[in-house]
This record gives sequence, structure tokens and C-alpha cells, in this order.
Amino acid sequence: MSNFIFGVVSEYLNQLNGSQKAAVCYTDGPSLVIAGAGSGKTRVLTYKIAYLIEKGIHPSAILALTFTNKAAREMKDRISSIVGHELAKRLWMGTFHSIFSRILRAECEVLGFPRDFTIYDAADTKSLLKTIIKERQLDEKVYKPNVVYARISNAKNALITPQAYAANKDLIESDMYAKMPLIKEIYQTYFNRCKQAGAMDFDDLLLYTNILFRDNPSVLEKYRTHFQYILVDEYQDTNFAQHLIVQRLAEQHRNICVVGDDAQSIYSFRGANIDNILTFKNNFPHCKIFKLEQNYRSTQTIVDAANSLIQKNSRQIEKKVFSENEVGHKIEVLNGYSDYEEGYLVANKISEVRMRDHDGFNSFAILYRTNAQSRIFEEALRKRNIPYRIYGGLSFYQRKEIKDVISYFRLCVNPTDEEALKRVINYPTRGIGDTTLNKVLTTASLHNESAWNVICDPLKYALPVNAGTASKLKAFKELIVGFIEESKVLSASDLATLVVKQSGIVADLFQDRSVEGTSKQENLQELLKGIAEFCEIKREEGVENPGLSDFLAEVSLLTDQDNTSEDREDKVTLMTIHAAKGLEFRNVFVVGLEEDLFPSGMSKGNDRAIEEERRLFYVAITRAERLCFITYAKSRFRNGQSNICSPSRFIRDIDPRYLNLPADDFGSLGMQKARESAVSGSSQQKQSRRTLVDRQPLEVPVEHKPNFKKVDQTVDNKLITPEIKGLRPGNRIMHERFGEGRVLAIAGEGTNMKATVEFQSFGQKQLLLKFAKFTIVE
DNA sequence: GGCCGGGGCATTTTT
DNA sequence: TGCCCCGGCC
Repeated sequence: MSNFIFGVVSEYLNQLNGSQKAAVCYTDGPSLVIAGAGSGKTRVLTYKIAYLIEKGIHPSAILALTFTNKAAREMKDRISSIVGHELAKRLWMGTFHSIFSRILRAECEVLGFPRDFTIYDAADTKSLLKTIIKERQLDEKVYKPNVVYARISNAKNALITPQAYAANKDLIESDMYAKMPLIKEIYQTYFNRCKQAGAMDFDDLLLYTNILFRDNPSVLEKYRTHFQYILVDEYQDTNFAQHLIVQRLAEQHRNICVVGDDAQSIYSFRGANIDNILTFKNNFPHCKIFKLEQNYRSTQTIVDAANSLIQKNSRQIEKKVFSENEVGHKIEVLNGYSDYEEGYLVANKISEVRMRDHDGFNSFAILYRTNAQSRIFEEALRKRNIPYRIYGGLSFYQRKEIKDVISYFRLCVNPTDEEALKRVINYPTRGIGDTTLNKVLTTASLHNESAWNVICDPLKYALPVNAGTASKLKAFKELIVGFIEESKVLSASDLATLVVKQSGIVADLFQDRSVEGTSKQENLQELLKGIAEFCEIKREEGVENPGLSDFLAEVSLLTDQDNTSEDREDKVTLMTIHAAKGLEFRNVFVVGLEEDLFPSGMSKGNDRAIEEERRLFYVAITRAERLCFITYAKSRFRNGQSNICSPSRFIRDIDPRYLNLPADDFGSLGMQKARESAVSGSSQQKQSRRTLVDRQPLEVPVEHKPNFKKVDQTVDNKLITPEIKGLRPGNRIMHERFGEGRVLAIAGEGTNMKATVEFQSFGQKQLLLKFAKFTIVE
């Protein structure tokens, strides 16, 4: 058997290039694999794990951590195909959260949590924080739940407990400055309430793992000896909590291999710290560094352009990513007068390239900085009958109807789960309104008890409700207790069916005959089907009666929105650049390259933030295999206003030799570009360095560029032109978007003045004169 | 309990 | 502008 495996792995090893092979075969001792974009990172990780197994390491002694379920699944599948499913399934491979929730379930009693602790998702967390803020009668407009959540989350990721938070001068000062001095108390209350509910949020899974290892040396020792080899994917995205877990587990045997690309670190807002990868070699002295520098994905032009961009960042690990693919086409920079025209240009270009190169729609992706940008492209694509698929909506498990059902399941497994209780205590409606719920919650926190216990024994806690309400509460309690009893004998699948029927959910959903109602019914069916499949798989794996708690333990971390079934459809992909990380497309449009949009206005004046935005742009460009387009608009409708935009500084960060720039905005650069290629005429690295130096004088702030300023003035003038104020019915106008039209009526005054205009090709429109961009023809 | 309308808000979001 | 959330109303 093992000889057979040996043969297979060796064969695979021959497919690797020199540095890939070296990284795979260096197994003992710390190593850092810097994997440039498209350099076969996943290959190296999978072969390395296969190689370890082949060398005789038991798969269960290998811990492999990823950031997404998808990445873990794909890697596991690939390893299965090399070493076989029997061995591969023994690997500890999964996301940080899933692996450590598994460990926590086994060990959590020393932490004071029940084995079947609930995992609160972001919505649960936010809801609980809202409850706490309300209970304290704080103003939700000052203590915005999202902001409070972010601060608590950041604290947890930095392993700062509520006590440590309250003692931390900097944090307290910054809260005072933000006019939220009570965050420390909200954090403490939130922390206690989670524990009381037997719940951990996503961040807790990492925080409590650290606490577990810190306070229980024997437990740490157990896992240290167990996991003899540790591999971490996407190390540039780890936060402090994750970094420390890895450090603790690996510091003795030091068989740790981390893989990542500092140039693709784009999640600092989630607590990721690029320093983890930049300083890894300091934490593990004598660490061996491998650099995967050959890009197999993109054309030389795309790789060179991306390199020239990322060179502008100061904080990075030196590397020379190169491609031996064809030179390819220059990156084409397109601009439109408005966001609307930008959409139109992209849609046109897709049609054009598709006809010319016979590419399918699914070879195209439109990548943007913010979700709000998608609309305009949807419109443009729809007009041209181009099929598209947009990523980034609500995932299946975040839908209300699914969360409601899951909440019943959660109560069956852990009735103290306060968030689940809140969701379903009056769903379907059973006459337990907000007033009663608030009484229950207040009484509970007064007695330092879970809400469930108050409902179970209202007299003991002197719950102030009348007889009618008391009986309704009792009925609810008995419903849940009945489910809990059944859960002792029924499988997850059978119990789920029982719950949706007896709770009245089925009756409630199926009386709704609307489109949304039907979709909810389908989603419910889908969920039940999923549970049935789950039970089947578990039974095949030898679990006799897979219960709801087994299902919940897995499903609460499955927020993946990978609908694999639809992947093959021939549609253009629309997504944020963040969502596109790790993916590749033959043809990529990176859109909205404007100051204050990309780089985001939020990162202004913060060098670290600007560098991250630049990395984001790097990620975007390196998604392209063959053609890459960059677009921007000169004006954009945002937040209810039309804004004048200047092209992003990032466009000028790319060596112009790799760009086809539009003449109007980049006239001087275009000229320079022509001169340079006439002089050099070669594409050697040294030449490109010199070009960068020569180009320095052009690196001046946008404000100083006369050609940008000119654009500003034209449109500004247009907005305040007095003649527009004197617009009358009967006037003919020329509108930037809608073309020629006739004014039918004027209404309103001052800034609210509106005109009704009949356009030749767009029909009747209401224009708010404050925003409308048009000129009067007659 | 559900519907409507005003007010506030408006990056990115692997788990 | 458009979405979401809340409060007021039926």
C-alpha cells in the first residue's frame, strides 16, 4: 500500500518546479513559503501533505489550517485523489474556526461551557449587543451596534478580555474620544451573557482556545504532541489570536509550514495582521524561506504590470514574480464620463471580446471595490442581454426563514441560547409580544439567570405577567421541552421534520402564496433535505444516530456561499475584489479606479491603509489570465449625489509601458510612454527599473495636475449655471445620460427644483436639477 | 401584527 | 439615491 502511494506522489513531484519541489520536500523544521499570485500555492500545500503521509506520518498527526471551508474542502479532495479517501479523511484539515471549535467541544468543560455550546453568528452577536445597549438605556445612535461589535471583535482578536480592556488606558481613552466610554461595560456584559447562554461567537472560538491553552498546560501538551506537523494557508490573513495558537502548538517541535503572500494581505479590517507573515522568520529562527515566483496564470504583461504596481509599497517581502506565458496584450484603461457610461463601455467590451476571441461569458469577471457599484453594471449587462451572476448577497444560512428554523434546533440542543429564544418565542405568532419578552429578559438579567430558566419557573423569579401570558409562556416551554425529549431518541432529520411541523412553521410558510413565500418554502425544503443528507453521510461514517447537535456543530460554521451547481453556467461574474481573492478569470475588468473610491476615501492619509488598498488592486489585476481592463468614470452618482472623480493614483502606479492609456486624461503619460518605447524598444527588467526612476517627477498629487482640474471646473460650472435655474417648460435640453429631450414641467424650488422631461429614447424622466447633468439646447 | 413613510446612513466581511 | 430600521397607525 505505502509503496503504491509512494509511486503516485513521486510522479506528482516531477510535475513541480524547483522551488515548489524544495518547499514540498522540506518537512522538518519551520518554513515560510512565499507564494506569489498564481504560483501554484495550493499544489505545494496538497503535495506537501501527501508527501508527509507517504513518508509514514499518520494523517491525524497533521494539522492543516485554512481560512475558508471551500479551501479546506478543495485541498482535502485533492489529497484524497492522491493518497486515497481513507487516509485523507483522518487529516485535521479545516478552517481555524472549525478545527478549534472541535477542540473546544472536547475540552470546554474546564472553561465552564457546555459541550453543545451554541456558536453565535454575526447577526446573533449584533442582536445581543443591541439588547444590551437598550437595556442600559444608551443611545443606539451613539453606541452603534456595528461599531461596538467591531471594537469588541478587535479586542478579542488581540486577546484582550473584558478585564484587560477595562485596564487598558489606550482603549479607554480612545473610547472616551469616540464618546463611547461605556464600551468596556458593554463588553463585560456581552461576555457574561454569552457565557450564561452557553454561546461563543466567532471570535470567542479563537479567544477561548488561547485561554484554554494558556491556563491548562496539560491540554496544550496533549495537542502539541498530537499535531506533529502544522501547515497554515493564507498566513498573511491571520490575526493575533490565530498567530498565537499556531505559535503555541508549534513552538516545541517547530514542524511548521506557513504559506501565504504578503502582497495579497487585504483583510486588516477583520483583524488580520500582515506583520505575522513579515516577521514570521523572527518568531521561528532558522526558518527556511521558499519563494514561489513563477506565475502560471497570467500573461507576462499582466504579471509585470502588477509587479510595477506593488513595488510602490514599502512593507513587503522581496520577490520577483515572473511569467513564462505569452507576453500578451497591454492592460487597457477605459474611461467614461459617468458611472453609467462606464457600465456601458464594459458591457460593450465584453461583447466585442467575446465575438473576437470566442470566449464564453463565464470567462469574464467585473471586479469592484464596493458592492454598491454592481447595480450599474447589472443594468448595462441586462440591456445588452448579457447573462451575469452576482456574488455577495445573503448566504443560505443567513436567510430569515432558515435562521428561524435553525433557532428551534438550537433551543433543542441548548435551551439557554438567548438569541435563538428571542427569535422563536413569538414565531409563529403565539401572543408573546415584545413586552413579555422584555420582562423575561429583564427578570433574567436581574437574577443573573438565563431567560430559559425564567420561563421554566416564572414564579420563582417573580416574572410580572398576567395569567393569560403565563399560560402562553408555559405552552411555549412545553413545546420546546417536548422537542428536547424527542431529541434524545430521534435522528437530526426526523427531529427537524417534527419541529417544523409542530412549531407551526410549515403552516405559517405555506399559507403565503407570494413569490417570496414560495422561495421560503423551497429554502425550508432545501434545509430539510440537507439535514437528511447529513444524517446519511454520518451513518455511512459509522455514526449510529446522528443527532441535531452534530448537525448544528457543523452547520454553524458553514457560512460559505459556494453554490457549486451553478458554477458552470455561462455567465459573467460580478463580485467585490475581496470576494475574488483566490479565483481566476480569462478576462477581468477592474472598475471604478477613482480617488476616494479605490483607494477608498476611508484610507486617506493613512499609509498603511493605502498600501492595503494597493494590495487589493494587485489582487484584482492578478486574477486575470489573459486580458485585463481598468476602468474609471469622471463623475459618479454616490450617496445621492453626483460627484466629480479623478482617476485613481493607482493607475499611475503601474508602469505605463504595460498600459494602453486613454489620451484625454493621460495625454502626457501617453506621450512619454511612446517616447520610451521608441528609445528602449526592449522589455528587459533593467529598462523597466529605469523607467520607474524617469517617471518620478510625475508622482505629484492629483490636485496639481492641470488636466484633472479642468474636468472639475467644467462640470462645476454646469451645476451652478444660472440659465439652468431659468429652465422653462418647452426648453430642449441635451442630457449627459439620456440625450435629447423636451422639458414638460418644472416643480419645486431651490435645491429641490425638479423638471419633468420627455426624452427621445428614454421616455419621461423626473430630473432633480441639483444633480442633473445637461445643457439647454434651445 | 403588518404596512407605510420618515430619518439616517452609506468600504471591504474568509468564520 | 436607495436601503434599512424604527415608530406610528390601522
